[in-house]
Amino acid sequence: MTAHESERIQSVETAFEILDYLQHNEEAGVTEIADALSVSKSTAHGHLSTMESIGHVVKVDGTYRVGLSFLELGHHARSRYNLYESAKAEADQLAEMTGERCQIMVPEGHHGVYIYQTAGEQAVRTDSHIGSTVDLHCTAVGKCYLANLPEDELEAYLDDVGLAEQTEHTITDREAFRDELETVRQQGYALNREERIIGMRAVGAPIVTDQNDVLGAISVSVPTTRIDDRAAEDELPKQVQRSARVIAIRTTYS
Amino acid sequence: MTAHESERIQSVETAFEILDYLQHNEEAGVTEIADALSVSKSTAHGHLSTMESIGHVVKVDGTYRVGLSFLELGHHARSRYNLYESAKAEADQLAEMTGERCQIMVPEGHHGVYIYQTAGEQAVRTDSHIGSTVDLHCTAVGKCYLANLPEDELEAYLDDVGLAEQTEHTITDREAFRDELETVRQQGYALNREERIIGMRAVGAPIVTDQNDVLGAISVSVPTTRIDDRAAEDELPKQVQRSARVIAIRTTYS
DNA sequence: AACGGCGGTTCGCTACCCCCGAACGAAACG
DNA sequence: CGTTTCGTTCGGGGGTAGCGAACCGCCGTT
Repeated sequence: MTAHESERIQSVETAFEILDYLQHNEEAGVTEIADALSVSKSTAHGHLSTMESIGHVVKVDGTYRVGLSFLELGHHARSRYNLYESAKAEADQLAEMTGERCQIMVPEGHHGVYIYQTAGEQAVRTDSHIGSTVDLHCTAVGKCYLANLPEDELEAYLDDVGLAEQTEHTITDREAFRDELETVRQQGYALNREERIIGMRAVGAPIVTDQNDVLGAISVSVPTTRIDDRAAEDELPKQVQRSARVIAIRTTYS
Repeated sequence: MTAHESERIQSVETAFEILDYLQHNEEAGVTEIADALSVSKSTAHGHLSTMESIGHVVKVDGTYRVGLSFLELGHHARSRYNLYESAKAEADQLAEMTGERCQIMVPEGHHGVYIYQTAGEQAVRTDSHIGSTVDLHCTAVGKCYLANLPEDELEAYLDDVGLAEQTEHTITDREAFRDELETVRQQGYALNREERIIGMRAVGAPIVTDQNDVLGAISVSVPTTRIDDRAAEDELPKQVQRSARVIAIRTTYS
């Protein structure tokens, strides 16, 4: 990782801290933000009015909110991954067929980002949504990605990020994790057995090009109350893998 | 408008200028950005590495891109408008029925922003997409909004923004524009007759609550080659208005 | 394989400007 | 009507953002 700590521009950092605060609090006033970030009121005010003049922050009734301009920025960022356009319809179909929640993930800087998510009829609500970043080691999509990584990059990932325990089922042992990835490679799909959230399982498959590049992964999440082992390890993987292949083909020829 | 020009924080402004540049250029290097924005290489580098460390910018193969983190920010911003959730399905349906392009707009700071857009079978591609900001005076959705504004706010809008000519059909005369808004109020829907783009017409209807607040507007865009005046001024408006009413009801009871 | 050019990164200095604290103005509350 | 609270404005000092130059690594070239 580059970016020596010294080379950071403070005012830019606080600007984004403010946006971050606004994101998690819907709306807020100058004083509230200043207190939360331990800066003076005038500083917070300066940042807010600067961002307001650009249009990235909006003031309604005296309180500030993040502007809709980020919608455009986010969509532009996503449009670079032509995976999105080719995967959307297929994900919808998979969600409808299974009735469950389906998501598309791409890797970005040692994390995974859901670039699409769609819910079938019986899908349960989760904490993840479009734009969410998730750890790679405890999700089906993440393991799909890591399993297809060259050895040295995997090593770098494990050194940098590690295998933080999310639930009692999270694989935290390095050797066990390598074994798990080997299994993923052999099966061609990955399982998540309550490794991130108790009560949630998932089946994911990697989306790979002809040149064996992993563009991302697709997965279906199912609550444990609604899944039996046979379906989880037989039918569902087949469906997910089929979708992944369709997406891969569609992505390369577009 | 508050925010005296003096009260702006430069480094924050350039940070967003860099993001803006990246948005319009997919990817770029330090030197390229520095030249484009007339700042030194080291300055550009400082900004980029700062934003990279936060995760808002990503470096791949030595060139920088906007990060997917903005997807989350954008979606959060949109989720405040519960209009989105309640309007999405209805817009899809309208697009499918008409076969044309359909969009949902909300006002934000003297502009309109498309928070959703969906394309029917025969829909043509346009320059607008989710997150686009558009002028209010030369779009069907915008006129719907302006028509429902109290007089003083409309006055303020006209003073601030004006009626810039986009095509030869744009209404630029202030009196003519007031008349147009009066027509919109009486009909309950608005037309766009190639006022923003030559070759494109649109029909829009306001989404209003019981308390007569205008939450936004919905519209259908149709190329002139495929529309006869009867449909444009009879059937289509009815459909759009129906959708607008459905959305309004769904929004208030959710 | 040595060379030259290009672009990204680092370094040190200086002028500038960002941050702070305090004062002001304006609402909302009792 | 006094009081509190919050947003906004103002001036000064310390820090820092920005610059230019030097450094370095990666190309393609000869």
